[in-house]
Amino acid sequence: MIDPRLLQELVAFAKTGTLSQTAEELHLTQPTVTRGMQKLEQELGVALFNRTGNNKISLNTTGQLAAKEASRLLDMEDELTEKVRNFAESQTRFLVGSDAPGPLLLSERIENKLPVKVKLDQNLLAEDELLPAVESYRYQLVFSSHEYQTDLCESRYIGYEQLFLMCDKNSDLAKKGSVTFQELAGVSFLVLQGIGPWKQIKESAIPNAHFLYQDDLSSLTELTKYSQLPVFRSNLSFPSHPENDDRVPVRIDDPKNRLDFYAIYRKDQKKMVMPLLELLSKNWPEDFPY
Amino acid sequence: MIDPRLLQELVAFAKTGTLSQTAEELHLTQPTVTRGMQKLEQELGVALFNRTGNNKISLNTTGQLAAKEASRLLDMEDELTEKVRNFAESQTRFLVGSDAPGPLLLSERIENKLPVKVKLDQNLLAEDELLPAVESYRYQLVFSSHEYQTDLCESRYIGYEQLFLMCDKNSDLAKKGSVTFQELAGVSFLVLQGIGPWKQIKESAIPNAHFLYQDDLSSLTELTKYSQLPVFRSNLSFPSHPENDDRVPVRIDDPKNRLDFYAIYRKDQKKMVMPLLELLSKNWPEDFPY
DNA sequence: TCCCATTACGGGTCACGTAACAATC
DNA sequence: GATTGTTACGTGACCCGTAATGGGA
Repeated sequence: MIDPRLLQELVAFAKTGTLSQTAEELHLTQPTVTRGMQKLEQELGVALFNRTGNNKISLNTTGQLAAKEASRLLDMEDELTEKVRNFAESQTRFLVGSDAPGPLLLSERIENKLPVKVKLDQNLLAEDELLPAVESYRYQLVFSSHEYQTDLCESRYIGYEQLFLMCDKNSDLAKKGSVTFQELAGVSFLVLQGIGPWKQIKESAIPNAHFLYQDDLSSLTELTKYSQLPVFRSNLSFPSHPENDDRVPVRIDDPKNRLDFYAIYRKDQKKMVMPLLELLSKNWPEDFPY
Repeated sequence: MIDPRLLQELVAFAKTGTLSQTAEELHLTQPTVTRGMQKLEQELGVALFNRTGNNKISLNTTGQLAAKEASRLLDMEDELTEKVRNFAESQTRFLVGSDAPGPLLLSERIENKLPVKVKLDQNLLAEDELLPAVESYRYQLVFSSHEYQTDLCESRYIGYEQLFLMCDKNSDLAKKGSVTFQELAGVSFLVLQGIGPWKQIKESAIPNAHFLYQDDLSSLTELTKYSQLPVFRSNLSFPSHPENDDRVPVRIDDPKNRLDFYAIYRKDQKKMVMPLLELLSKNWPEDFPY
């Protein structure tokens, strides 16, 4: 039963290198830290410091190990409190995240059919945030373009997204009816920011393309009206009321034009998320909605 | 920064189910536990208990999660202290374990060639104790008949052990010069206890055999003198001074007659163990020392 | 002279145990 | 009446900060 404050002091010392700076960082006085480290050594029954000379101390190898382990333990403790708090909250809310906007758009459209209120976090999650976000109960569910299987979490395939283009009806593209990414080489597009993995796919698959990124949907739709540049849509992202502009949909037939999505959730929250997943599967739009 | 005592109380409550039993288990008074759990709830900002009625409380789902996580955290803390203590000790001693006696016997024979003093633990370790024993710095090195690769530890192949038999020179076995396990069906043997994986190998490979297990080496050698029963030896286990009895070695030619050994050690203690490993490799006896 | 680590000392906090209370079986 | 959980109250331990000491650059 070690007082975690002592461990904090140790970790801070490992970072700063002197007791006084440690004290300052933790808003304590030097004597407190001195006593703290003495007590820690006493409780562990082990020397952690080289007390060379008379007013200089440093960690010995045992101390370095202890500091590293202490740091891990403190992290674990933070995780514990966060987990518990998130779990308690999860009794009343249902937070959904994603690494791409598509699945969120579909969820938005069907959430009113669910008995529980879900909250969709429109801020996309990065690849490496997905698992921690779910494991810590911060999110009850995240959508990902990758599959994960861990002790705590499982993935379930929910469907795929495919792009198509909305092009001016008089453009060359419109007349083709269907294109590959290669055939789009050099073209300029209007594109939304925050499209997750699609950004990388478009940029690498279409040679020499120019992407005019727009921050929000409203400025994109605005620009769409007054420009002839083609704009991307997908089976998950098309206006519910058809736009009355002079544009026609053009298929993109390309093996790279596909993102498979998985729902990731904690196994112990499976019951909570299944209704939403089934609703998603049931309402998943087909490739090309026109 | 949660007081670990509160976590202990929570864990104990999860086990006992009542606050009073919790208090008893931890040698505290009930009011202390009551206040402790109230404080824990307050610090986490979360309800952990169903305070139904008036004198009965139980964990709610959040509390159950918290208790589980707290238990894990406390285990981690125990591990930390043990690791640090073991590590500190490992500065002065070099403890070696094994899941089979063979490598220990060889180590015994060569340990005087090492500059450092090694301590060989003759109590064999079970399969599932090996990794924890090394990861916690309790042992600096263990020998295992299985390979392991983890974040912290690595395995290094050091050699193999092979059995042969010492048989009465007038016996049928002695005349054959070489046998398979199958051919030993129904035979009775004198066998030492504490031979690790070999026990399982012998018992499953030799049909209808009878094994007369002896606890210690002295009673085995004693019995060996006065009986004609065959006894097992190996390239790692044969007397340094030849026994002057009426026995001759008999090979066992059988694919199952082989145990590969690996040395397992923490990567951060590699420097410490390498001299011993190299010495072992250099002095590893060949299959059949006669 | 400044910085660092350690020891001495006094005070305030806080967590504990005892005691008392309420409720349920 | 026995057991269980909670509240009230006083005390003592302990930990902190201030102050003082000693050794180095």
